[in-house]
Formats: sequence, structure tokens, C-alpha cells
Amino acid sequence: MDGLTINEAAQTTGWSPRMLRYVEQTGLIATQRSASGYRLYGPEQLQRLRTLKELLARFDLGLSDVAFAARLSASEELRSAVQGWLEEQPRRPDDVAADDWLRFEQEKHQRLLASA
Amino acid sequence: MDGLTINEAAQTTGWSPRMLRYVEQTGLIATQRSASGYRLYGPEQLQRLRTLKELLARFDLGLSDVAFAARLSASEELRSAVQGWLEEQPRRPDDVAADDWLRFEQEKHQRLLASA
DNA sequence: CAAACCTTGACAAGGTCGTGGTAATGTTGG
DNA sequence: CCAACATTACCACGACCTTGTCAAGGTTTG
Repeated sequence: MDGLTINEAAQTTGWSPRMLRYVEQTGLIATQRSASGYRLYGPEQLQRLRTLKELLARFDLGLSDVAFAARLSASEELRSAVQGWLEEQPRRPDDVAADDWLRFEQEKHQRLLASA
Repeated sequence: MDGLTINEAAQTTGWSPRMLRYVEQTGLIATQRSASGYRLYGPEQLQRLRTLKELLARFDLGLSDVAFAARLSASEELRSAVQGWLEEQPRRPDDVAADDWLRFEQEKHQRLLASA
């Protein structure tokens, strides 16, 4: 049975045992399990836990932020949708299509009708 | 003074006025202001608000998720740090450096000493 | 001017996050 | 066998997210 148990891993990584279980629950770190269900932390997990802790502290992130980044990283569809929205912004007035303005004017006039 | 006022914008975008202010506060949408401080929504903002709403619904995201994505998008440093951490994972046992294993064994032995 | 609109600021309430406990139960190792 | 440790499943609490609503005060416009 190779791997540290949860309390040992807690000691060397600086996470609490409680948090190690929580981190696992977020999907950010997966552990092996012994035959009877004990979590076993190998050197990779320990390293990952240490660097994760650093990452969170350095940029003041939450686990949920990193979890979302993982989601972004895993889904091309999500990533391009979000990126697409973000890049929609830098449009300057000149770049706005004519029918956007048209729709806009319609809205402005509609409001007059609506208020009647 | 061109641009819809907040209630008009709310009508055509499906957001509540309260949420329009909140969205603005997250930094995801910026509005012009009239001389007296009224928010003015132009066609770009309206379009962005509609697509944002769609994006959130489609992937079940929160505004904070998109805000974080914006942060990722804006900071090369943050992006590469997070990405770096995420890509640290796919290391297979064979790829783990020897001194990681060494450190690992040291830890395992240290724990015996520590418990004495 | 008065009604209808805007602003910011605050309180509220239900949800999730991060974290610590405790309890009940199974496992390990001397 | 028994002490020390693991597991899951809860309760709890403070902080923040999302929303709504209300108050006190300026603005626009018929």
C-alpha cells in the first residue's frame, strides 16, 4: 500500500484533512483508495496540493475559480462561448452593424408606444 | 442624449433594473452616463446584455464565473499560472521525477520519527 | 409644479463556498 | 483486543453571490 494517509498528507501539504476531502470533492485532485477505502496520497498528489495552495494564495483565488478554469479547459464549447462573449466588447461604434442601430431605434420608439 | 434608460433597457433585455446595476458593478458591462448621472444603454450594451444572459443560462454560469474568465483573459500571468497548474496533472507515474519519489519516501519515514 | 423617472445606499433572504466540528462506523497494527 | 486512525454524513458559521425592496434625494417632462 503506497501512499500517505490523509493525516500524513495534511501534515506535509499544509491543508487540513477536512480540506483535503473538500478539495477532492471539487474534482481538482483525485486520490487512489486502498482496498478498504482509505485515501492514498502519492508524490504527485502531494506536489499538486502544494502548488495549488500556492496558486490560490498568490492570486487570491478560490477553489471554485480553479474548478471553473478546469471546466473551461475541458470544454472547447464553453471556452469559445465565453471567449466569444468577452471579445464581443471591443467593438467601437463604427463597427456596430447597421441593423443593430435599426433595432435600437425601433426599441426607442417602441417604448413610446408601450407607455401609451 | 442617445441611449435607453435603465428601465427601458431592462424591458428589452430581460434583466431587472436591479440586476443591470449589479452587472455593471461586476465590471462586465460599462455604461455611458448622462450629464446628470443617468445610465444610458446603447445598442452594443443591449446586445451584450442579451448574449450574456444566454451565456449564463446555456452553461449555468454565474456572473462571477464570467468575471473570473475576464480576469483570466486580461492577465497573462494569471492565465499561465492556472493553466500550468491544470496541466501539471496528466503526469503519469513514469514521468514523475526521481527526486519526487525520494522526497516522498523521506516523508513517509519522517512520519515515523514524528510519531515517536 | 407634479408625476414618473433616475441615483446611491441599506436591509433582507436564500444560495454556495470554505472551514471546522461531531457522530457513527469500519480498519490497522502492535 | 484496543488505541489510533479512516470513512461518510451531518450541523454550523461567517463570508460572499444574487435578487428584491425600500428610503432619501436629484432629474425630466408634460
